[in-house]
Amino acid sequence: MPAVSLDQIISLCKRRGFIFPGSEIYGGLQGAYDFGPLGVELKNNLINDWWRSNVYERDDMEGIDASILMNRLVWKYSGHEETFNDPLVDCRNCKSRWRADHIKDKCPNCGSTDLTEPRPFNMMFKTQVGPVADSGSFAYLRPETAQGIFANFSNVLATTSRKLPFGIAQVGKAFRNEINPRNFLFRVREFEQMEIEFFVMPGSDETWHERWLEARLAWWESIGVRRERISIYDVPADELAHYSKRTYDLMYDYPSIGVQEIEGIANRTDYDLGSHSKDQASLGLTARVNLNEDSTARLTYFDHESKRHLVPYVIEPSAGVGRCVLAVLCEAYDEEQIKAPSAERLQSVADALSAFLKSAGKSEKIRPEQRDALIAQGQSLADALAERLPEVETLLAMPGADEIELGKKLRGQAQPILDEHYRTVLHLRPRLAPVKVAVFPLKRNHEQIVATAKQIRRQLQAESGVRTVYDDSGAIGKLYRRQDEIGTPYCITVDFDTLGEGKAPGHAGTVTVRDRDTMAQERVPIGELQTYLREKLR
RNA sequence: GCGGGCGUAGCUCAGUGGUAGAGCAUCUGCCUUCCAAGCAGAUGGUCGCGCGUUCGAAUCGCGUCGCCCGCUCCA
Repeated sequence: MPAVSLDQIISLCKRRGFIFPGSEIYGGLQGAYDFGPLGVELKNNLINDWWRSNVYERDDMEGIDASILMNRLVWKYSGHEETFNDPLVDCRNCKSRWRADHIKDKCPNCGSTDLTEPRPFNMMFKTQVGPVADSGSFAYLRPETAQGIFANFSNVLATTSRKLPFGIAQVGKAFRNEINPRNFLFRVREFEQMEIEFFVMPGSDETWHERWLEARLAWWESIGVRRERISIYDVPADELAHYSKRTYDLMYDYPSIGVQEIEGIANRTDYDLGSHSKDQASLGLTARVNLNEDSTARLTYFDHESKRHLVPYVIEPSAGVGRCVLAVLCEAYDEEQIKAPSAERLQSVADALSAFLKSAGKSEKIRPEQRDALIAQGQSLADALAERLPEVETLLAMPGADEIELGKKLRGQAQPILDEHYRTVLHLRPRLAPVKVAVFPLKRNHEQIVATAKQIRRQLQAESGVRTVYDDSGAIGKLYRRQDEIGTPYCITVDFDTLGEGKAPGHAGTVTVRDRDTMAQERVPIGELQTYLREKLR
């Protein structure tokens, strides 16, 4: 059973060290999250995969890493100073808040004209540069990494002798002062972008836009995000960003929060390179740019065929790393039944469930439509509790469910049975898994078994470079499940047979390798482990 | 930002004015143990934070921070 609520993912992330709320010891900071020991591995693996697939496996791409702080004029001419700046007004009567440019003198909600003066709200974070804090000494934290690429267009062109079409890729942090960060990694104030600016001949932009759409869809599929969970949103003209002629948003169907953007693929035309150029009138620009009196450069490309300088068009595939991590986790998440719970124990959950539903039916704290949805869901669950036990959590995650006091009791009844009869497993692609291999001793107080297991672990990590961990803090079944939960593809167990002390003398010098997805085991000679795993982990 | 709900041990929760609890997890021993429940012991919380009411506050009031839901906002 795949993830049905974001809470399941959030809980796993916190519990196992993928992602923590930022600054938690001081009560947290809204819209900031920290990646833990496993999270950083997963995130780095994703970024590396993106880089490999977009930079190394193509012939038309270079990479850069630009600074986060840039001259303020970058943001003046990119249009962000103007467009990332929304004047807001509050209605004193009904307490609603609106964008001043979206309403006329009257609150659309209650019709009141008792509005506050418009107050500017800038999405860009400001910081002071240098020791003197006067009005001219500030810079913005970049709201997108893209401008670092545009600003370096001529540098890259001059140092690499690239011909159109070619692209520049970059991964880095960006910052937006979101009014209301929400939904875990989905909307945060500090995030990482994986961006490509792909420069093409004007006129070929539409073809390249389509090609990139296909290329990006293929990448998402290659990291385990099923095609049928992604939809393409052709952004209507009135919703386009100020720099875009056309944009395809790739939308992923997240649990709890529904269909949301995971990547934007925009046709930015000649807007950015043109905006940052001097002598704009002579460049034959098609985009409407602001007059630039500060730039010292023409960001143009000399086309040898037509013998003229031109401003390339730009296709920009831009994905958020956090949203990507989240989507990959949601896709990989699974709860599987290992063995059937006894009728007696199921009955205790069934009783708690029916008490919960009775209480929900009488509750006046929740809205009728929420109550009806809860009861409908609960009843269908009650009819097939044996097969659908994990959905108790789903039920309790529904809007309004936490208003019902008996919910905690229901969870308390279901939890121990779930722990024992189900496993949580992340079916991550092996190359994305934070840990590739775990090594266990079958018995943790047998000196020789422990020593052999530790030796195997050391050797594998040192010689093959794959992330390998050792664990002996529990019975073997518990160790397997612990690794399942973080998506470790292979577990190696050293047992008595390995030492030649078991019932199968022929197995001396071999260990069992257990597959995460099938739970099947295979005996492999210790000396062949490295080759065996290299093959499997590819 | 508004409205509603929530915040007690790493996790799930009990505790409604009188000395902070349980189960699981973790750690240390013991056990020939391949798919989470063996045995014994131990660690761990100024009850989100602050102020107030009270002889006394996890419990009551106010404020604040964070999270969740719905609006709003936002790519």
